[in-house]
Amino acid sequence: MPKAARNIGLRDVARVAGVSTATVSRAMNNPETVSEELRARIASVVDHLGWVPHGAARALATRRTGTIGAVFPTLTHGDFARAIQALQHELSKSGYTLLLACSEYNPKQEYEQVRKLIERGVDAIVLVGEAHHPDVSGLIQKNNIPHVNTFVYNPETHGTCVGPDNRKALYKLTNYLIELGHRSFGIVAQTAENNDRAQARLDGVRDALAEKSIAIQPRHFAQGHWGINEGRQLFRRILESKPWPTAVLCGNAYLSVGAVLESQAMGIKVPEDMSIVGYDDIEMMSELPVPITTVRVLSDEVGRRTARLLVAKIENKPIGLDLECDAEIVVRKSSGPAKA
Amino acid sequence: MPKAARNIGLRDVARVAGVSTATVSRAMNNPETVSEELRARIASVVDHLGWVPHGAARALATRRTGTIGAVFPTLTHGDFARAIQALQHELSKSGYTLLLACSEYNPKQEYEQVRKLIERGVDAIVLVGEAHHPDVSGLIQKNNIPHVNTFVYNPETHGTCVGPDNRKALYKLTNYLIELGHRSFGIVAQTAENNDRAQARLDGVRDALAEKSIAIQPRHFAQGHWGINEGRQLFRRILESKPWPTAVLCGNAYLSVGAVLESQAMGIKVPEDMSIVGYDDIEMMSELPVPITTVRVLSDEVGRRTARLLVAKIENKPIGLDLECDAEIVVRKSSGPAKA
DNA sequence: TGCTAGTGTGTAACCGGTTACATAACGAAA
DNA sequence: TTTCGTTATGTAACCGGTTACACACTAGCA
Repeated sequence: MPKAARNIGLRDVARVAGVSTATVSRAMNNPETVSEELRARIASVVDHLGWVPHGAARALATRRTGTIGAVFPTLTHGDFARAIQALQHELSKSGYTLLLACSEYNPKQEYEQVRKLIERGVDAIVLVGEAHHPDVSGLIQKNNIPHVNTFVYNPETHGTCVGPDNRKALYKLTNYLIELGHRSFGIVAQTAENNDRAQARLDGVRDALAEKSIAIQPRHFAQGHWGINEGRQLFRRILESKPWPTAVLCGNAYLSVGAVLESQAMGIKVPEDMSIVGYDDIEMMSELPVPITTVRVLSDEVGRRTARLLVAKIENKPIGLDLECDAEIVVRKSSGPAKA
Repeated sequence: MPKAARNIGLRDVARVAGVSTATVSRAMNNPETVSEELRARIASVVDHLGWVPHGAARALATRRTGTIGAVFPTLTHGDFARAIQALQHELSKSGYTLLLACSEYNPKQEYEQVRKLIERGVDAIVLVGEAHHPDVSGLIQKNNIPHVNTFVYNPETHGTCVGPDNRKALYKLTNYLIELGHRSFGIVAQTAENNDRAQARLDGVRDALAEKSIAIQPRHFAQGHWGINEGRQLFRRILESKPWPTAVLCGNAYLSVGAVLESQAMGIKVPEDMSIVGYDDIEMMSELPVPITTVRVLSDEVGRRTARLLVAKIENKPIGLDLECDAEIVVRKSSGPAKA
């Protein structure tokens, strides 16, 4: 077997074009510093030789890889998927590529993934939420890597997070239900373990209820994973014994879809007998026979702003950007006045 | 401002441990070639200094980055998301990280993304489907990069694709409906432009129908993007004039959900008056009041096998793996005998 | 005792770009 | 004409690992 031919490199381009390697490099990265004529000559040689710059070599020399690492809990949640897609799209506009990893809602795994990403030399890191493995922040700090926590907004940590204020959103949504006359609430929640966003939403509900001195019956509080089927089961568990709550708050889009489907299966009239509301807005929610009232967060906007914030941080530019994303209540048919 | 301290590198580790750089490198990558004693000493120094190997330097020297590039049409499709998650998970077991990009169903964009990934030095590439921009295969070939086309299986290109045989799957599904007595069919399809999988599914349907000399009325064929709402509209268009088909085949999970929801809104009895079937199996389909008959492809299995195939290719190992993924018909309530 | 084979370690030349610094060329100002 | 400033280009030393090859040492054998 003949020895594999050495790949063509910048030196070959330089040789063929009859210039130095520095000039070729400059022609590629700072075209304005190279004379028109050489630039054209070099471009044609590059084209002719089909030279593709070697990323690792460039990364070694510049100490920047042009990659951004992201660790998301899951990709199968439509909102994360949309945010990642927007993030990737926006980053690629600035020449960055996304290195993606999944924590599967496991802090230990998140830590490992972050570690790996740092080894890969990412220029910045994106995480979800503010609650992480205790060593994560040390690792990021020690390596001095810009990072952003997404899907949360916390005025106290301004500049490091992009997303909605989860607590505020559910505080508003709960008050909306209170104004409709509801006094007895059920909650179908995502487990708040390792999930500060889910926790913040619960806090929002509790704060709003506490202000009116409304308490939630323990049997009206169900917590679990997420998914449509999970939503059905948790909803059913809440309705095991009467009296039923007049309004059920779901901590997640899929849970609310499950709750509504189950309510239909049980023959409950929504919203006449019971109001059901969700969080997040996936297409499903507006297409069901009973469209679901929810809090709409534009996930792609979260992704886009995250990208811009990251790029600003990497390039040390000022952040001219609102980091708190809107969380707007979208009223649909699934909510209405409390049954008299 | 003091000049930034040089990062600690392998040379520092070597100096502190009192050995050569080669020995440190070997201790990390081929522990068995280094004496027990040195190995331990080096390990403790590495730990003490908190040294993290520099990925780009290693990549430059080994000519392998340990990254795999993937270009998917979208992430918001649940099946792609699941496959990507499984792919990532499986790859990380073998020490690889996923570089992710999105083509948004645009061949030009796919080509650009592939280009970028190659610049980043990915060790292998994953694409969806076999229909790509004309320059893509040249680019991949020229750079001699292992690649896999996913979500397709084609015996003629065995070894380069992992997924279900789309044509066969819909051929089977159509025959199932024919056996139920259906002779008049409607199709709600995803546009086949730039989407060979959608095309293959259509071919499967047509082949099955042709064998029984069944023709599809042009007005019973509707094609569009995908999504629940799109499904509703396409379905409604098919039913604009009577006589209606007795069975409607949908090219995609979301389209079928839309079709079923719209049929309910229109008061059509499914499956008594009409059968509706889909493709792919997202949670929604089994949770609707009328669960939808469909073809189940285990997307995570597609992702996992893709990962194994890639690793085998990169490391030049034999492929002990079935590359054709099952596409099993899951019969649910939305399909039944044709109305007499 | 001399020779060989085998093991463990060190030396230094890579990998393929970038960029600080030196140099050359040229026009303008003195 | 000399001198200075400006701009365009070249030279070569990096970046931080890996690894071919050389070398030293030990054990085994004739």
